[in-house]
Parts: sequence; C-alpha cells; structure tokens
Amino acid sequence: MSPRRSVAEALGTRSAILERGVAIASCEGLEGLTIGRLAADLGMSKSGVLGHFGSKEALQLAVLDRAGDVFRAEVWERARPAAPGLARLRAICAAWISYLERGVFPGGCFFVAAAHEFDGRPGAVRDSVEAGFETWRARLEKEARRAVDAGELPAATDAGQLVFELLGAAMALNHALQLHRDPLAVTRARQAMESRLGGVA
Amino acid sequence: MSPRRSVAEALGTRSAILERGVAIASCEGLEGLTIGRLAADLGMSKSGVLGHFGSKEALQLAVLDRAGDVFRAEVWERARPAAPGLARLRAICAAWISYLERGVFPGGCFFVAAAHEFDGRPGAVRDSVEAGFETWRARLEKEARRAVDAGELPAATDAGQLVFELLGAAMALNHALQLHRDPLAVTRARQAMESRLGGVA
DNA sequence: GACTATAGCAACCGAACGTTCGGACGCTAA
DNA sequence: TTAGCGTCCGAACGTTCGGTTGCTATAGTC
Repeated sequence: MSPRRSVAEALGTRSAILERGVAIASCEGLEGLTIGRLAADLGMSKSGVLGHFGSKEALQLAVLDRAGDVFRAEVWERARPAAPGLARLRAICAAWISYLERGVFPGGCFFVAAAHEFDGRPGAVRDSVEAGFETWRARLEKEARRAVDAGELPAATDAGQLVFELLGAAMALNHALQLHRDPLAVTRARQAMESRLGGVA
Repeated sequence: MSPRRSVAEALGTRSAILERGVAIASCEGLEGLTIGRLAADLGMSKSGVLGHFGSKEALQLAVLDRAGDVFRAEVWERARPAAPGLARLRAICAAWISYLERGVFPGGCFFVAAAHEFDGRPGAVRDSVEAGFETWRARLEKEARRAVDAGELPAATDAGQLVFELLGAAMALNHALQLHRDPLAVTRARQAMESRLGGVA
C-alpha cells in the first residue's frame, strides 16, 4: 500500500536490493558496499535489507551472482547467435569491448575489481570470483580451440595463450577507461584483439 | 634505549611505518590499511603513528610514494643499464615480469590494486595513482619510440599500441598470479611480450 | 474470524574506525 | 638550570560498521 513500495512491487524487494547493490559495489567495491548505505538508498531499514540474506558475506555473494547474470547477458548471450569458432570469438570480443565502453557497471568491470579486492583474502567471495573467472576463461578457450580445429586460426595457435592475451587487452582497456578516462583505448583494445584473431591469411 | 625501538632506530620511525604500511596495503588495499592495525603491528599507539602524517589520506599518499620507490628500484633501475631502445625495453619487460613473479608486494602489483580501488573515487590518492601510471606509460612509450627510430622495431610500429599491449600482458600476469596462483602465466606473459618485441626479422 | 508466516521497522549492541587532546619523556641549545 | 622541540602515549571523541532483538502490519490459509 505505502507509496515507497513502488520499486519493490515492480521487481521484488530482494531483486531491487541486488540491483542497487551491484551499482554501489561496482563503484565502492564489495567491501565498501555497506548495509546501511544500501538501506538508506532504498528507503529501508538495515534489518529489512539484511533479513533477505542473513549476513554481509551472503549479500556479497548474491550481488556477485547478480553481476554475473549481467555480464553473461551483456557479453555471452549477445555473442551466442554467432557461429561457433572464430565468428563467435569475434562477436564475444566485440560485445566485451562494448560492455566496457558503455560502462554497464558504473565502476568498470565488476569482476576485475572484485578480483583485485579479494585475491588476497581467503573466503567464499574469493572462491566465487575465482570460479567465475575460470568459467569465463574456459569458455573462451573452448571457442578458440574450435576455431583452430576448424582451420579458422593457424594450427599452431596456442588457445590458452590466445585467451591470456585477449584477457590482457580487456583488462588494459578497463584500466584505461576507468583510471585515465581515455576513450582512445577502445581502438587500441579492438586492434590488439583483432591482430590476435586475424585468422589465416 | 628501550628495546622496542630497534626497528625505529635502524630505519627511523617514519620509514618503518611506511615499510609496514606498504606491506599491509598491498594485501588489504589502501583503504583497508588501518591506523590501528599499523600501530599494533609496530607496537605503537595510533596517535603515535598518525602524528607522522596528520591524516589517513596523507598516510595513504606517503605509502603510495614509498611503493613507487620500490617499483622504480625493482623494475626501472634494473633495466637502466641496458642500452636505450629495444634492449632496454626488453630488460624492462624482464624486470617487470620478475617483479610480479617474485611477489615484491605480497598482494601483487601495488598500483594495479590501487588503481582499481580508487579509480571511482575522486581525490588526491586517485590523482597520484593516475599520475604514477601515466609517468610509467610515458616512460615505456619513449623507449618504444627510440627502438622504432633506431630501426630495431618495424617503422610502422605504433608505440602507444605497443605499450598498451605490454601493459595488458603485465596486468593479465598479475591477475593470474594473484587470483589463480597460476605460475604458468609467467611463460604466457613472457611470450606475449616477446612476440610484441620480436623486432625486425 | 482466528492462526500463521513473512516482511519490515525502530532501537540497540559491541567493535572498530579516524581524529583530537593533554601530557610525559628525552634531547639540544641557551 | 631552564626553555623549547620533536616524539610518542593513553584516553576519549563522535561516527559507522555488521548484526540482534522485539515489535507491528500485512497476506494467505483454514
């Protein structure tokens, strides 16, 4: 009944919390995401927010999950219509760059930030971040191997090495956009990826 | 006189604070670097620590400065004896990889971590991190241009693009070492850099 | 209409945070 | 001897943190 419920009624309270949580955490980090801030932003009490998750760590994991959904939809799902192999690999890179360029997460790539924040702190959050990255890496490598097997990339191509370099380009792009606000880096990243995916002459 | 002064007497208290501060911040982040924690580690009082800097932000800037000294000594100074141009660029890359591989900072590259922590928060710390990165980038680019001018790299080489890709490789290495503890990444990074610096055939 | 489960709020807890303050100590110069 | 200075301590400040407790209001079920 109360008018402040509009967001909750449309999305569900839990979903609204996660949505806002992702936005905050992408700027302030998963540790900088505080329950009080979240509650204030949503016009709720702290216990009202925490009641949906039980603990801050559970909230962080849920936010991480939600961010994973966003990344998957923005990068992976956009590229899925492309044919497996090189075409899809190219589509992934294009969607990846676009995802960073558009600033889908206001604070840059959520997972790179989370990785740097938690790589030195053992725990469930760290494990989840690492697993997410490994899944993404494996997905890319599988697609790269398909391209090699199909003869779309030189037979001597090391798929793991290729993915390593693509990840490097993406991270350098994220860094340049977030720290230096340098839009030129988009071209640089595109060129770096394209020269790796040039395919057979 | 008092026995607990041994560290302070050898290095100076301020220097001891910064040394410990760099170690803590490299793992916990510059915001996670707490005055209380620092004081406890050094067997000092919080006010005794803070008295040397005045505020937490000033402490963070001093720690950042100190970390810059370390990076400069570990990477730049090690490569300086090499001849300007391609030789020095190669020496820089080797020292850079070694710096990451040896874990000079226990939490990985201090500046990459600081960049991700502060890129969304305006302030003196962010400005300092950005300036540090820009100095490093410019230094690399200057060396790359020298190599091109000397004919050690193809004349068509885009120095800015080259540096972008070197930075990407270093960031991917840092990420792989810290999040995945994957020592294989050292070879990957070396290969990525080397294939960029192969020089003229 | 009574019963139960859920969602949310207000108030509160102990701990840790950055910061401030008055003062104690050891040194050096007058 | 005295004055002053830099260094550091201990105590306290107000704030914010994650989390707990007891309550109310609503919705759904019998």
